[in-house]
Amino acid sequence: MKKEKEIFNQFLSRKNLRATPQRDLVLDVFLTREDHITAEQLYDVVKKNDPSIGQATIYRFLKLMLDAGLAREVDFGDGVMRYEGSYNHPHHDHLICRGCGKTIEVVDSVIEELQRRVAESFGFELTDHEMYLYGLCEVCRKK
Amino acid sequence: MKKEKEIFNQFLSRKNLRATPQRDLVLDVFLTREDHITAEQLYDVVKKNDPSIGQATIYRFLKLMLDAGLAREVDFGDGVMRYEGSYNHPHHDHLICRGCGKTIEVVDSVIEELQRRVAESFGFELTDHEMYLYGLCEVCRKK
DNA sequence: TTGCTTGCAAAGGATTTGCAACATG
DNA sequence: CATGTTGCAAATCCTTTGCAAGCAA
Repeated sequence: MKKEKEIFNQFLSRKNLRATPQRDLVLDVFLTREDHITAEQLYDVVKKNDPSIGQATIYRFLKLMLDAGLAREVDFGDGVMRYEGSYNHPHHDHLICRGCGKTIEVVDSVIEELQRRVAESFGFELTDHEMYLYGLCEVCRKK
Repeated sequence: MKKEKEIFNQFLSRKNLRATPQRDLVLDVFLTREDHITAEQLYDVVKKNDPSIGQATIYRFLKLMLDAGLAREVDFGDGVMRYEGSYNHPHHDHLICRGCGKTIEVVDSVIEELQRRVAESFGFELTDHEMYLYGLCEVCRKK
């Protein structure tokens, strides 16, 4: 069994929550995705396996995943929240093409260090950050 | 007259739009604010001067300001959009306290340069970016 | 059995839009 | 006067929540 499923089930029992076929199914679908996904996209895929599932179950599941530390929110500012798995998937930022929407995960340790320093220079202790780089990818630049 | 008002009026006539007392009033109020403001906050202040004004007018005004290049959107991820004047107010990022919500404008030219390089290393031409640094300010850290 | 879960539909909060009356250029 | 503009309320969009019925432990 996938490690994420173990962790999720441990999380459930630790919190006195229940393992249900719906949660199991949604988690399975969620884990097949490599990149971020919206609640609606997740719902659409899950529905193919279980047409009786409700959207609310998806939203509630995603909250649990955040709570369990197995997912992260990604906000591209288009009014829809996206979710990405965080198990074995360390922090990173996103590079997004304004032309086609393609996204690339990026990390730059120097930037991260400088962010901490900037925060400290104002007396802040940095807890986290969000950084979205928008641009035009190679393909879209030529259009 | 404030330079922003000139620019805004030029923008209106160039687009065949009309100068109205409502737009004038909302702009006046907007310009008194130094930092970012939500549509609702702007609405509340404007209402004190003209109780008959509608929320829609505020939202429509803000769109015009973006269009005119006189305002920018700031998204702290709490579900409400904020707006800040952009005339004589160059690009910057935000440092936000998770404790009290205080925000500080920051810029770091080295980070900016590295962002461009990261994008380029993936074949992207960087057009813009968003960076939000979250942390605990000096005061909140002691609580 | 107890209490968490589910699907449904209604409710929420922020923002947008249709419309008829009104004002600007 | 032709077109924009306004306030209002209704409509949207995404997400959350109340509830009665259904399950897991």
